[in-house]
Amino acid sequence: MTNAEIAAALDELGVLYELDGAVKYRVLAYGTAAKAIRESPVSVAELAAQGRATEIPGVGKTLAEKIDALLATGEIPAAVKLKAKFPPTLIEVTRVPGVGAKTARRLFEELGITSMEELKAAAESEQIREVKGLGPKAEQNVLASLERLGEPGEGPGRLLLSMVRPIAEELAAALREHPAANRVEVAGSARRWAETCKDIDLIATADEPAALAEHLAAHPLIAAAGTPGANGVRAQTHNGISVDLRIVPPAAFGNLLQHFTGSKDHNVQLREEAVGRGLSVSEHGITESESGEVTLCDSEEAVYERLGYAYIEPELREGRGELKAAREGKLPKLIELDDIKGDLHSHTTLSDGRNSLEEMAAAAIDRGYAYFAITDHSASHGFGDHVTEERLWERIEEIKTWNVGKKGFRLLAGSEINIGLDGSLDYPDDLVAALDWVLASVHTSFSISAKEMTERVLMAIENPDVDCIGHLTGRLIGRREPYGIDVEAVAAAAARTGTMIEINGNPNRRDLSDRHARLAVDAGVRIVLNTDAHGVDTLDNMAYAVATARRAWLTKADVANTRGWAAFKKLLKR
DNA sequence: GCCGTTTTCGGCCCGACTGTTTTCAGTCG
Repeated sequence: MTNAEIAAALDELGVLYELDGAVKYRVLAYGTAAKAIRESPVSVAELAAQGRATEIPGVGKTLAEKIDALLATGEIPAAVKLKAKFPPTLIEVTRVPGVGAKTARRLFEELGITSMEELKAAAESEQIREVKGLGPKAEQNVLASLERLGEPGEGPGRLLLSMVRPIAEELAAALREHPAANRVEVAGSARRWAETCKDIDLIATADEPAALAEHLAAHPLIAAAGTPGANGVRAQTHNGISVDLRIVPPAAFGNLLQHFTGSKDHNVQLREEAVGRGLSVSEHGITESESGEVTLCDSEEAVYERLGYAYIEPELREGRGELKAAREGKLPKLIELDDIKGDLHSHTTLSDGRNSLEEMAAAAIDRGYAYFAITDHSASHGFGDHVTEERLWERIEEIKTWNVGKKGFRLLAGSEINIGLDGSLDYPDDLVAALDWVLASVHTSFSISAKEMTERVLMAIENPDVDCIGHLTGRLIGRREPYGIDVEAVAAAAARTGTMIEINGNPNRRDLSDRHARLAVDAGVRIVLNTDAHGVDTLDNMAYAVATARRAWLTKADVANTRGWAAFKKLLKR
């Protein structure tokens, strides 16, 4: 059973308890535990089998027992009991925006509504207004919500960061240029370099706030906007991204930026700890509970300092232990884009890339890299763009020739070699050994069992000529789930053999994920940050690899390709 | 139902908005 399935079962049980009128903190406990399980980098089913489920934050004795029952029988007794009391279709009614569990229960008890269809019928026939506390407006809202849920596509879905960030940056730049603007920052998940974003949050101070809000509403990227005012404006881009501009007095800029950068988990933990020290934190300032004295902060640094923390980089603000580390002065010095000395995963027109070897090498030199690996796909890649043995031998010679007379930059002859179903590589050993850099990746047969996939990759890791494993879990964010693989076992073997694992910077992949990367480094694995560029235009994806590494708490030392060529070469296992 | 630099019991973030209310509950971010 996957983490997602376990999490869904606990989420469902939480809703059932809420329908049943449980105290809200109990309901909350199910939600937080489900979130932690969904985001766990290791298999919770395996953890539970070892009796270690309570190691997950938010899972105590009771929830561990329920997870055990779920894994053993496929269901949780408490959920079975409650489903006899409330029809299962009532659960989706609670997910209609604006409805919630309290309202759903009253609609069920007083009108007998058990499903979305019955909810719609009741709203249309003006029955909902008969329930005390609900009125005509509630009926309109229900119908509007149902209509929006029915629309395919866009909806409230989350968008890939690479779709959102450029738009956020362009809008922020346009606002900064306006004469009324004082300070403008992108906040929210885009600022934290999260994998996906729900919307764009912009924070500003301005001499004439209303004029700045109007400027955003009139921007060519904006399709529709609410009424611009002194507090800002809500708008939508042509491709359906919500944009929220908030304008505040300069004295509270730090409080607001901190608040709207989030994450929610980070802020909840921050405020809980503050309460313990007699302080109340909100976007409007920090209030001392006793005296009522309010501190406004014009910078985020001041917010964290007032609360007793070292400054926390946005990428770390996910509620994963950063507050404790900041209080104890144990935050890592995060890796930066400028630390990167080379890129070790790229494609050319020899396989499925868009630019030639010469063009890719020139672009790498432009970036100030000291080395750059060409790693076209291997012999069994298929799609008509595979590289035969003969062609790769020629490529090795081409690169040798290219390197003659070059100072301070080295082009590496590499390959992204397919890992076969049995863990073997699809080139003969002498050819693999002749390469400067061997990246091994899985590109076929994703649906084998986790055990088989793990053994397959472990076999490649044990190969003395494999330097690095590419995009370990094969995920495509929002499109393809990672395939089942025991990342802990892979990391242990990689650490033991000196095999590196990449963080692939393609914004669709970001694989290793931040959580897996942190797990791998804790296990002693050396990480490589790569772009997997298929053209000179995607060499910029190194920013996403670096961002993922930062979200994994990685330092310059944790990443192999922050070293110059001589030092990097010493880290190779061959 | 979870959890511990005030706690193994008694707490558990903060504020805005909405719609329905005569002071607030529910929902959301």
